[in-house]
Amino acid sequence: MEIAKTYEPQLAQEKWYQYWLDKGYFHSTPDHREPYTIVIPPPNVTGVLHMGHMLNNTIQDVLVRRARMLGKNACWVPGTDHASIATEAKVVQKLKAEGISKSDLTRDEFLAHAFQWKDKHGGIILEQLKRLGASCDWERTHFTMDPEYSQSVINVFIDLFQKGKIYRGVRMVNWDPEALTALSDEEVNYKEVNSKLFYVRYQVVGEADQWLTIATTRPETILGDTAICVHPEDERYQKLIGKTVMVPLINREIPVIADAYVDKDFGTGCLKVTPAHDPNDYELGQKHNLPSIDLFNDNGTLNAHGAHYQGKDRFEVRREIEKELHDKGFLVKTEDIINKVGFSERTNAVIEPKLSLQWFVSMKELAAPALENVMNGNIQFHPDKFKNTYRHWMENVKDWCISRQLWWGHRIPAWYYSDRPADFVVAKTQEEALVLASEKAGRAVSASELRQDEDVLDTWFSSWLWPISVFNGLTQPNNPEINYYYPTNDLVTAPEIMFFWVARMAIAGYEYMGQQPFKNVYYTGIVRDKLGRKMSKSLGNSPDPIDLINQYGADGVRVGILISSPAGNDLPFDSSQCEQGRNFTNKIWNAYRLVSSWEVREIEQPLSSKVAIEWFENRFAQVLKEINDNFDKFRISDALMSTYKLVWDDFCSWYLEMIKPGYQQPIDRATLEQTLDFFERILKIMHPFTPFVAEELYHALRERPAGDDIVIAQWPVSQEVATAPLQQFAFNEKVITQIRNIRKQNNIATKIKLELFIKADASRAHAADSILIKMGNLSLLQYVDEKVAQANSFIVDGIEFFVPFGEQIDLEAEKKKLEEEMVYTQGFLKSVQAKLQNQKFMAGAPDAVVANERKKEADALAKMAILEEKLASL
RNA sequence: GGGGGUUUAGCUCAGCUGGUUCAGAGCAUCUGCCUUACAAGCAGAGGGUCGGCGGUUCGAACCCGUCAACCCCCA
Repeated sequence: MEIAKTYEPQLAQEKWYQYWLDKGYFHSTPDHREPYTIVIPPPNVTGVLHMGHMLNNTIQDVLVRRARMLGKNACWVPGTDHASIATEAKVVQKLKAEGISKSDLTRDEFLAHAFQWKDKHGGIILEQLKRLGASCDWERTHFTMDPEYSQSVINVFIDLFQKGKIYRGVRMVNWDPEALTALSDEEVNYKEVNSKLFYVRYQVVGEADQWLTIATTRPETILGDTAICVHPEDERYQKLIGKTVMVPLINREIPVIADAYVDKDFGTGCLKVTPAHDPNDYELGQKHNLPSIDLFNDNGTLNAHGAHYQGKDRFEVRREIEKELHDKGFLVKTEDIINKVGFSERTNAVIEPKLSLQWFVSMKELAAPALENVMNGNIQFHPDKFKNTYRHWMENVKDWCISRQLWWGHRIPAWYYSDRPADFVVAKTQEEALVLASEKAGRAVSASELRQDEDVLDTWFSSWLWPISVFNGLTQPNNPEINYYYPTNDLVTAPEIMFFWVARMAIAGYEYMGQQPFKNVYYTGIVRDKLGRKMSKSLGNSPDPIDLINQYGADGVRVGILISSPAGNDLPFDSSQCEQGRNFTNKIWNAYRLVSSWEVREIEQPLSSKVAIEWFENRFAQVLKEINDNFDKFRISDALMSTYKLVWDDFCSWYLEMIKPGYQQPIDRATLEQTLDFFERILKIMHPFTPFVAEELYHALRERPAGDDIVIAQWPVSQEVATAPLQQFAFNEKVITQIRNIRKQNNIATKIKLELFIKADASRAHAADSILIKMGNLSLLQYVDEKVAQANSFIVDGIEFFVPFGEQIDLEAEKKKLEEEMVYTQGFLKSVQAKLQNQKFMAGAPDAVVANERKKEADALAKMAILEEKLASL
């Protein structure tokens, strides 16, 4: 049968993925084996696969597939996240395009649209993951708004509330005026922008023509000022402390206060205090008992406190108020300045610090075990440098604002029975709420009086339960699954969500399971383009992963993405890497073509094949150790590179060439069998990285009984490494390279046979010499006592080799080469002898080092003697 | 402003507790080959004052100090 010259991945991919699914190889149920669990970082339900997912999920799949082969009960739980803000924004947009405004809909109508959208677009990303080869247990697919999952979210809210860890309060929050919701601190991105610093003067009350000038980037908030603050030790303003000034334009009288918070050197050293619109000002306001005047409506326009600016947008007001301040003589000057402004991660709107009534989780105590167990190594970070960042955050953890003014999500189970903010109860159902409310109110509260909180919970308030709730560990505590699969083994995620997600899962894990949620956290880097820019939809610089798979094959893309992405390092991605990956799959494919073309005959095994087999057996054992070690240390890229070189260099370039019979010559049975066995082991090691081509060739190699599939095959067992064959081979490799070099320099074709003379005692003859004959394409290999005239020569490990090639030898070139080598060796000897003559070195260095130096000296002297002799003979 | 990190070949990175004249890999580059498994390939080669300066040491890419550049996180 004719076998295609290049590997065509698409057919194999479809065939084997479906086969694996049909056989249920990815499905896991608890049994006697050791579990190995990974929960996927759930992508947004309406998300589309991007390069970040590719990196993340390829790593997970590699880990899972290897664990499965190591005989563990591997379980990779997939699923999606409801992503409240992102999804709601998309649904709002889609409705808008259809001419429907969210405000025209009731909550239930809107949610119906949202679920429709979710059912239509949800899960696309999971289908895409299948193309990548992800070996998830699809029967366990979860969604963070599944009924049972939702139940656990609500239970946790109620539980934390009852423990006093959740409270409702007025706090300064990050307000997104576009999405009309509060955000957590982690959802705000600070960016540097070019702004203006406005110098505005306030008249001091009771003093004619006495002014005080402040500097601000936000003149529109002047209308909400309730004080001016100066540094208590600032001599310039000492006499003003305690006096009052007039707010420009609206002539409201406010006090001048003193606080060390003020930076004397920034602007004029006078700070206007607007407690309602700046977190620091808010703190100052609390400390000094200042009133706070909230100027803004929820959508960022000014309210009644904005006087004649009422109804206008904050940025419009900034422009207009600049003009008015200027016209009325309050604006002293403006300066250009670069400052940092917060933007909403979801809508990119400029965040407005805003006082509002929100729900919070009190974090300090909850965070303690999560911090401790990362620091003491119970939870390991890879790379562990991220521990520092984690510690810094956890030690300064702030309370977590968990309410969002959205509809898509888990609705807060709080029920109000009057207009007073304190008149509420927290309960699972309306019925329970009714009972509790009546109790709390001391009267019979009726159902019609009861009103559920309009807000939903922050998405992360559900994701933080992910490793527990995918096994229903909260709704059915101690069920066999949670007991078996929890704690999970490895979590693969991006460092960006260390606080959003990793830290909070750790917190929830200790709070609800009394145990860590995972043992290892592998942090991937950011996928960047060639120019170092982060890949993003808005830049349009991210290739479509499915296109890449179509072009290079899933295996090729997997290799391409892992080949240079050490943990925690950014991955500068270029599709040429996938090309390298594809070439790799093609390489092994062609190795198969070669091996499958051999005709086996009952003939004697060549000595060279025996030697080659002994070498490769040990080489394989050596590299396998290396690969296992790299995996154990989560050095995935290095594990891949070791695999790559084992396959390409050791197996294909050396081993197969060494045992390859001549053209149309048969092969002996022993060598073929051994080679098939090696091939099989090679495929197993490749399987986590390139599952499709590995399975394809595993079956092409041999007829196999049902159930003998590489996906569940046993990972090769580590064997003892004998060093002698490896050393012998390394020596031969050097000799062969030298012979090839001579061919190249003298333009001698590979097919022309050469003679090789070795100036050494014939007792040095070794079985491995057969390798030299085969790989060097020699007609003669002979040990001699005397040097050979009219020959190219070289030295390997102190032994002289001669390749006669009659008249074509270039005497001058040969002489020059020898002289250069001589100069180098002399320099080397000098440096070694300098060390040996240095008394301090002799006294201070350990014996082994000194002995090594002596050996180097002796070797150099011997080599020089040979060189001298050769030079003399020319 | 606070914290963390990085700086080694053109690119991406290794280099464990300091010890083969100042060092490795993959890719890229150059040269020669369509040698019947693979040109998506084979063979060979070139390329680095290990960010700068100073110190400790018999010996520093590795330890210490300092300067510089870049990156990330937090405020």
